Amino acid sequence: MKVSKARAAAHREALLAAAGTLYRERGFDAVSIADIGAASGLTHGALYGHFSSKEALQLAAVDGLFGWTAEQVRNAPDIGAVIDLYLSATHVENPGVGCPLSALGGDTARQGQAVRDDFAHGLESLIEAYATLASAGRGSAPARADAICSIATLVGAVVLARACGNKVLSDEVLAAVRARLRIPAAA
Amino acid sequence: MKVSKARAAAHREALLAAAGTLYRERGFDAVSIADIGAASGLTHGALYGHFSSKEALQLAAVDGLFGWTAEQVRNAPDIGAVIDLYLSATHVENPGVGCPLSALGGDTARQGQAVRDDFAHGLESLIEAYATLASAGRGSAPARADAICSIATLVGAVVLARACGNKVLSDEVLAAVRARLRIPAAA
DNA sequence: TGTACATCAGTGAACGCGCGTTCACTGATGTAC
DNA sequence: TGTACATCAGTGAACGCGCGTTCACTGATGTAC
Repeated sequence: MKVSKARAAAHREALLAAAGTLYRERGFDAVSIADIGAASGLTHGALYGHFSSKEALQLAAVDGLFGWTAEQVRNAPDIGAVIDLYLSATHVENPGVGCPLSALGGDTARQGQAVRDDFAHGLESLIEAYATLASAGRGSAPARADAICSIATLVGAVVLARACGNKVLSDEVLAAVRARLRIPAAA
Repeated sequence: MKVSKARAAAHREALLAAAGTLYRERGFDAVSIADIGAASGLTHGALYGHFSSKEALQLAAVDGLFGWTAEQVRNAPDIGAVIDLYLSATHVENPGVGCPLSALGGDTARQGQAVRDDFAHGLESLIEAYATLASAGRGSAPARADAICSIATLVGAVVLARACGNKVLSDEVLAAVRARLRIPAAA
């Protein structure tokens, strides 16, 4: 049956949000049209009223997703808070609402150019936001290279910690990286 | 038709090798039984003579795969060679024959305990091999924590570089991490 | 060493299933009067 | 403001397809004599 325009618009947003969460939780390949519809309280058919195909929905869901992490960094009080949150158990255990770079980095390498372009734009924004926040306390020339290395370390640590079947080793990885990044100038 | 025992054993090894390469190239979900059979010069039915199910084949293919990178590190002349090879364009562009931690780290987080256990064992071996090689030149107490941070940075860098739709940014990430890791004591 | 035959690695058709997509239908919405 | 009806967001059955798995069959292998 027909629904109000406001409800229809809300359904569209719900589909995009559900897709973003399910992709981060399960990866791009393991999420079906029916899964996304069900998570939004709709049937699979409804989806084709909003998007022309599964690929179109994926592109729309991904658009901006990779830039979301940069926004979180821009709104953070200081770089230490970013590091602690990123390496927290909450983040490691809840990929669906966490950083899409670590949740979908591996999957994105196998996607088409449009998805990978969005990833690149998101990464660029994140580097800038991270460098700005990290050099807030002190003047720093190689802030960009520092930010890139720190982000690579954070993403790698979370990928390893999530993949690790051994909780002790997983926690050791997070702790070692946390100690390193919170004292950047230590020899 | 029946084939000799030697050929049958070679077929089994071919299936495992093809699975390992295809998984690293496409991820676990995007590889079918027929793909693995075809890559080994067999039909899909042949596979069930060697393995009881797709999952059994995957477990056998993964077994030891995550430990392979540690062997490569143990056989390397020095840690600089490891870093350069890991961050090379050849490695970034050929995940099928490269490090499974960066190629399958994201996918492994969504797998069962058996696959994640193998990942953890492989990571543990890699940390030990890396720490041993890295501290060869100089005596070093926090070698293990250093190794963990370096590995996380390497894995993160390759995941980001592969996902990145922008080659300039991708190369910048690799160069920044290379410069950092090759001068570990720089302030 | 040759021959006869049981073994079994591999083939390919067939199965049930879930996928992405289509479309006739439903009925609440929202507009024209 | 009330009523009549055209619109269209969402439903769910149906489709063709590729998946993992099974199994009757094939024919080279390798053993018993």
